[in-house]
Amino acid sequence: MPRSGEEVRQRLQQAALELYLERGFDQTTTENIATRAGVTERTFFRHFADKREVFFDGEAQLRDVLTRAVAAVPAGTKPLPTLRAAFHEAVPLFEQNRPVTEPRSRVIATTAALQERALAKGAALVRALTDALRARGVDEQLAMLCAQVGMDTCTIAFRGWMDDPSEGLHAQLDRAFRELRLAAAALR
Amino acid sequence: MPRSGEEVRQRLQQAALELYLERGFDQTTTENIATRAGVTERTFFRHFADKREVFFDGEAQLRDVLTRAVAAVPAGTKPLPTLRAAFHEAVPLFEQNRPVTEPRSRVIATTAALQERALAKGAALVRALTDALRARGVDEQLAMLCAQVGMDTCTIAFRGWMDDPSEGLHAQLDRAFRELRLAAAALR
DNA sequence: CAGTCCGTGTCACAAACTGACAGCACGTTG
DNA sequence: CAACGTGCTGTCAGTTTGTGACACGGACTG
Repeated sequence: MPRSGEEVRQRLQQAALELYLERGFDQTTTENIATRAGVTERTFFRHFADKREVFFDGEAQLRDVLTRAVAAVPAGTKPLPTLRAAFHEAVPLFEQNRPVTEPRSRVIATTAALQERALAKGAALVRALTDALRARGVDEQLAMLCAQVGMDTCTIAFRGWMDDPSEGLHAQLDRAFRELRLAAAALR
Repeated sequence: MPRSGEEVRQRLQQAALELYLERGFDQTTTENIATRAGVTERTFFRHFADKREVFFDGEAQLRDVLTRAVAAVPAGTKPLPTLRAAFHEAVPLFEQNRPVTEPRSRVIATTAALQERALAKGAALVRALTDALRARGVDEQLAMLCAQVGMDTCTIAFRGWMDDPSEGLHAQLDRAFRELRLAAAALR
């Protein structure tokens, strides 16, 4: 698949990451990125819809892995256990991407515009998980709630793992879902 | 014509809402809004940081009501029941704002840029709720998880109430939190 | 070899912001 | 009363983001 344009695309992503790390997102122009990648500013916008999008390219892959993992869970499993299993399935992907994800997260943490886009990407993932649950026969309202809540729980686990990788992501996931179960049991 | 400032601010909000409804967010320029409000484009940016922010001004009030409501819940109440009570406390505010919120939501639903900002505002609210819970002695990780999950549950209830107000927001809240409890009980 | 995509460069341009400075109404102070 | 500071606005010039239109050149296809 990789036409000659795929190389340019990767160079643009690399250049953007470098520049955002060096001088920050706001101090980097799209022209800076294009120049470092050896292309024109116009070409940058042919590959990425805007200055933020260049930072969120792996999301599609994660979405595919997660939705496939949801579909692979044995039928009859309840929504939240299904999601927990799916997230465990995606752990290798997270671990493998960590060297890229870690500096990326640092940049995002200091840039409001990137935080917004990250939230939007998370919302898209929640929509995909909602659809995956509905395909398993889960009621729409329940699917929305569980997809959102499951995603939050995974995010909490992920953040804990980023701060301190020693426990491992699997353990963080189990801990977060256990906390969720206990917290929700206090309702009623 | 140096108006009091606050009046100009409200005229700008009104003009923005009207124009976004008439021709859509993307087809409306900041100059359009300023002109309809009887001021200069520069003045628009003195009151609002960007074109989206003019749409999200009530968020601060909701945040104050919710954090105060959390603080007012009897000590010893667990995090999620605390939040559920706080959301019930805010129902009158939601009901009172509904005539404004409803057309606003329609615009947001059709505009990606506004959805992003809405997510960011929701995240800010979650941070405020997290702090409010921590002030009650809740562990940080647990506070983050509950604030996020509680917010999601409230959002689901809110959406259901927007689609069909006949049941009332109180009932939608109770139903959503009941679903959350049942879904989480299936874990382990 | 001719045709046709596809990615890119170039140019022109609208729209979203920002910084600097000046003016005008207002209340305060001497 | 007059001088003065303060807060809001207008004006102007400028940067940056993002888009549309068109032409060039290489790669693939028939």
